[in-house]
Amino acid sequence: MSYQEPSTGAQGLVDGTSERLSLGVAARLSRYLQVLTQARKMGKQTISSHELADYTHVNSTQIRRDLSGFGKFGKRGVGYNVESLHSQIRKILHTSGQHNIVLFGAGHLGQAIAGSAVFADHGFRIVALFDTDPARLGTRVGESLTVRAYGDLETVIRDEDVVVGVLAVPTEAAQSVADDLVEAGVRVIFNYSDALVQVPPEVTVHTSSPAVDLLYALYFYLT
Amino acid sequence: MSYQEPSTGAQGLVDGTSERLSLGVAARLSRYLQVLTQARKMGKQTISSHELADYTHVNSTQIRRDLSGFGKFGKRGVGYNVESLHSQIRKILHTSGQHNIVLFGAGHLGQAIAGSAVFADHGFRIVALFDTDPARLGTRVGESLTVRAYGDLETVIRDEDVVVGVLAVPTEAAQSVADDLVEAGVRVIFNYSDALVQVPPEVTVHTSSPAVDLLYALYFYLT
DNA sequence: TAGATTGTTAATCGATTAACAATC
DNA sequence: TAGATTGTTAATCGATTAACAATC
Repeated sequence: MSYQEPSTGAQGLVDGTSERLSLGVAARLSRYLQVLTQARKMGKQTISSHELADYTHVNSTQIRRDLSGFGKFGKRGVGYNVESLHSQIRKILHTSGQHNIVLFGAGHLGQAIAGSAVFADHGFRIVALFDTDPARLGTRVGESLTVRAYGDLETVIRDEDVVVGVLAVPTEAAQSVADDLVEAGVRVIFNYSDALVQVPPEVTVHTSSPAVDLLYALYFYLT
Repeated sequence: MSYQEPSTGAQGLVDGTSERLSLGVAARLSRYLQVLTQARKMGKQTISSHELADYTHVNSTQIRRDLSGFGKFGKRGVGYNVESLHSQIRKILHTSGQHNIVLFGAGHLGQAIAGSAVFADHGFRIVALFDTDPARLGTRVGESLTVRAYGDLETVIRDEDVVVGVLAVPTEAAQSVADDLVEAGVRVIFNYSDALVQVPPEVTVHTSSPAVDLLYALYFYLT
């Protein structure tokens, strides 16, 4: 695979900065990382490519191949050290740092997200939670969040250097919140509603569709 | 994305009906379907492969190629009819019918799921919502659900012909609920917790990892 | 018509797998 | 040592893409 090699062609500007990962590799590394994060919490010391394969549904040879492209992280006959593989992958994905995100919607979904460790586990810090419902303003949610007024949006995004906005709002509200986020300078939007959100080309929208995954899983059960 | 087929044993007979889709095709069709479902709700009549590409992040040529494998659904110069493409894909995915699912956990996440249209949109009917907390028993959730006692589990699964169990429980509880589901005969588990759930080979677990998707999206933003 | 968009081909790229030496 | 598991190669299969003719 080409991403393993330092580029041999004429353009090769391999000046210390690594090349961009292919989409598939980046996606798979993210999934390995998720498993490693949990394994670490469970106090697991080492993990084999076969165990990783069981949890991620990625072929074990593929996993070893992906990892060996970046170094010799494993120990033959033993497996990979959970702790060190975890930090290696974080380095590869450039996500060793903290990233600030803002969350919209303090309903059930918003509160579930705010209370979850998933984002924190991966270096995302929720710096603010917004809601348009005045009745919810000032309400305490999760460990350290208080519902804020929508009007503070631009200030928070600028002051806290926010790059990601998470939408946990009703479908009807998603587009308008997205517009405001784009306006305020956010470049990645994570959409938990099922709205089809439209944004300018420089902005990325990820729509999380649990039912789609389920549909897909079910196809293989039904056939 | 990349996903290993559950082991199928001796089944693979292509008995004149359609062949099994490849993993990639099934995954992509599911995503087209999600967009079409929304487009239909918005009253859109036709949709082009480029519009589908914008929303799904799948290459437009790929989309046309995927679809043309099953028939000539589009009209040159116009695009695809939303309504008819929607029903074609449902047919291809064998998900035109209704499927019964059970939901575990009546906390914020469980209530968010119960109140969402995502599952209903794709033909999944939540037939029961369980929780171990006695204080929540009998509580009304969403339109038509009442929190039931964990003890009713086996009866419900047998009587309602449930094939999918959805876990919206705390991480610590996930494995034990999964064990009970497997015991009761469920073959597809959808895990919203971040636990690493272990199941026998004939059972499929899908772990939904929003933060993983985000990590992945962010990689392309940061590089 | 003119512009748009599908359907399809051919070339390229990435994923998967078997196999196995190295080595813990 | 014996068993396990990584790292790696090579071959194959399937997915992806650019390009463009067909045609609405």
